[in-house]
Amino acid sequence: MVSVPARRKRATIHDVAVEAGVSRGTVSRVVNDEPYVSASARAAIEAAIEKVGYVPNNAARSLVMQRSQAVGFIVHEPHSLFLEDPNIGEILLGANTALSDADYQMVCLIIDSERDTARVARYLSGGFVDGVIIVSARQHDPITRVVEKLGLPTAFVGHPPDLRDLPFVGIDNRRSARDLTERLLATGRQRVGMIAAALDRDSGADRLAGFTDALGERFDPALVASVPLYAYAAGVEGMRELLHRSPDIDGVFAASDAVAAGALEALRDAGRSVPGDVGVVGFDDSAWARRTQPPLSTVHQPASGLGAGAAELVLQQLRGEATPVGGLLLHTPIVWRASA
Amino acid sequence: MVSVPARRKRATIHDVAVEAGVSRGTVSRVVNDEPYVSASARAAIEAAIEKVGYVPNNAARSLVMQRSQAVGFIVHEPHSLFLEDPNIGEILLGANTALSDADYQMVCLIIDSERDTARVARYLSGGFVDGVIIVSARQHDPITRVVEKLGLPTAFVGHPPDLRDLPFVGIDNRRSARDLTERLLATGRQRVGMIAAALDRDSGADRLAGFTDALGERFDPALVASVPLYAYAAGVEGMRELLHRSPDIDGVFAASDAVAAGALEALRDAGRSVPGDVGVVGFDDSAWARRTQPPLSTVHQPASGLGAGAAELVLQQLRGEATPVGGLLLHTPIVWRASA
DNA sequence: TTGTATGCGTTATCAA
DNA sequence: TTGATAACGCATACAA
Repeated sequence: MVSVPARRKRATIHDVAVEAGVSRGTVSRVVNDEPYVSASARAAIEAAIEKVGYVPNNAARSLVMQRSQAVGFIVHEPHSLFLEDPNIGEILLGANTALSDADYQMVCLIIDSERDTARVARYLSGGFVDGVIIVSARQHDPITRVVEKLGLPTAFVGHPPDLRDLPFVGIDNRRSARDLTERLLATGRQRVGMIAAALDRDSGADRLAGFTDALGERFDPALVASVPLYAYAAGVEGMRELLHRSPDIDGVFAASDAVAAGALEALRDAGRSVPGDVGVVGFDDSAWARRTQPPLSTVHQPASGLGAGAAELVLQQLRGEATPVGGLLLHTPIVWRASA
Repeated sequence: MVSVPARRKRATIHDVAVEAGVSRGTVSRVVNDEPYVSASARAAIEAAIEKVGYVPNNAARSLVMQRSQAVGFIVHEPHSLFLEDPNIGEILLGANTALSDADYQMVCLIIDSERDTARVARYLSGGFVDGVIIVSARQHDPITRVVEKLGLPTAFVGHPPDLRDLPFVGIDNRRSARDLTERLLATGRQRVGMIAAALDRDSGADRLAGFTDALGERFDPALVASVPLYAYAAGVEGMRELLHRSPDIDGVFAASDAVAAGALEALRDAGRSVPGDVGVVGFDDSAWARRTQPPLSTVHQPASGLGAGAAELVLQQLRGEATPVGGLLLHTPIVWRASA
């Protein structure tokens, strides 16, 4: 038993016009809620629209209007993002809400291969979107180059590493890390280390810089373990290494909550109590932070604010307004819980 | 210091044609890799394309071709999905890979409000996509009705509750739940309960049905706690209730891994050991399953296979092939770990 | 092998 | 208030 889908051909403005006995122009005015159309004409046209089942053709509309009323949201490295980054969902939702309020359709495009890169580049170039939001851009990114050459209104979430003068919204990782570390030091810890992660990324490097800022003279490179990813497993490993190198460690700044959760496991395995023997702090205030035992002290990422801010930056350009060069830095409050 | 983006107007085929000294038709042939174009003309045109910076206009192309080479991926209830459902990311990636291989652009659309619903419906109606994948459809969903009326090639991930004869790909929740429960019973547990979740959804109701199937005569309604969501916090609460009602409980089927993780916490708080005092099993084989202590016995969801399967169903229709009525049920192996 | 002409479904500019 | 008519940028059948 099989079924072949019925693809009836779609009614056009022309069909509505003949059905209602008016011209195409008048139908168009009704469809777009424009003034200067008589009540009788409007009624007839609305009935005709209903009768023939007319729905406007966006392709035709955007061809003549030269805009699509859509904004792209590009997600790179989906593996690490979707499966690790606890914030991507909220960033998406924040951006969607802001765009939706301005009556723009957000279309999310995933780049997961070379082929995707090329296809998405074509998609963006082809006029299917009026602007674009890019998360986690990499250096020398082809997509970044495309939107730049096209002059497409763009906003980045996080610094685009090689393009400082494009609009972006982010947080001050360095400053946040410094403040958090200082807070940890203020609890009286003597040997404070860090599990640094993703040092090839801006955020990772900045968090380490903030940590060293806070420690100043007391900074000891032996107390820094570096792991490749913001991941739970990486946190386990990093903490083990730290414990091995400096058994007297009594404080740890983990580069993310996921990393901190892993560190907690390693500490538990090693028989250390938290926060008794060791104080632990994370970063992100993601779902992890409230689920660990004890819950994590951390710094809050305004994830949905990042999405909304990026959307706003794009909308500004779409409205033809000037946008501040450089970036928008959002506030990141410290959330102090029981892990330190 | 502000910057106003430079929006240079885009070159068209016409511009390329005059630059290369040929006709528009020939340029079009080159752009689309068609035969019957001389090497000299091709060379001149390619040079001209480069020089004027031509990129094809998708809106115009899809207007004349009557297709966009794009497939929509609709995400409903993003709050519970993105923030709770550990599978959505993999489903997305699986679908994207399959569509990408067929040279289709996947565009992911989020529905987070009434307004979104209307806008997405317009977007789909307007010819911006040739087909659509829908996850977690709800009863009497406006979007479902729209694609149905449009005759747009569609596939659902999970049953569309009220439309059994539309193509979908899913898993057999009932059978999987039954098999898992039987496996749990086989370990010798005497008082086996369930934390049922999301009973208003197909998956939730089916998992409960499978549980009762397995218990048969031994089913005791007092051993079933119902919670609204597939969430960690719900698991904590559900387990507490179960312990309160039946302190002699020695086995629990939690409706999802997140729920099971919550249950584990409640059991720990109550001083019960797992799997010593109580055997616990989950559902999904999500990231939770490997992170809990002890790791969860559970049933594996072929998440990326679900996405790929749905994409394939849409592609079949796009190719004009007949599609099997009803659904595609994927295999769900049991993964036995240490929690039971 | 190449050029020309027509149409895809809209919006927008005029006259009427 | 309405109706013609010209774009919008491209693909394509047909003519050359």
